[in-house]
Amino acid sequence: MSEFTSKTIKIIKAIPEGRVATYGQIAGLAGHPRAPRQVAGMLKRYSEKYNLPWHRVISSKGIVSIKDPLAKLEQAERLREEGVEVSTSFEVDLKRFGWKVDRFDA
DNA sequence: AAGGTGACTGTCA
DNA sequence: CTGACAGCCACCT
Repeated sequence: MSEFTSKTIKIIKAIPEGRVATYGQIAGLAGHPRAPRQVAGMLKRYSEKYNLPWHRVISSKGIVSIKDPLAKLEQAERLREEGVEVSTSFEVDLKRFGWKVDRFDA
């Protein structure tokens, strides 16, 4: 597994409860600011294997942008359970619930 | 091994 | 505000 992959996994696991991070943000912290799509792809493939809090990752627009409608619902529900406000249109206020981190300390 | 793909993103109209 | 476009790049087939 590439360093990018392992780093990304660590970072995702480091997302605090009640907070959300964006794909681009994670990619950036992992050292590949231009690979948010890989982050997304990874969640899909490794979220279960590595027990990742995939539900805490959303798009930079602050909306849940997962393809699978069912998982989308689940994600919104999980977030609400952590205290994150998710609107009926799956919007999250990044100003308030965004994960603030300047750089990731591995 | 070569090519396709996506849970993205910033920019422009 | 919405929508279209084009980079982007690791992973899968």
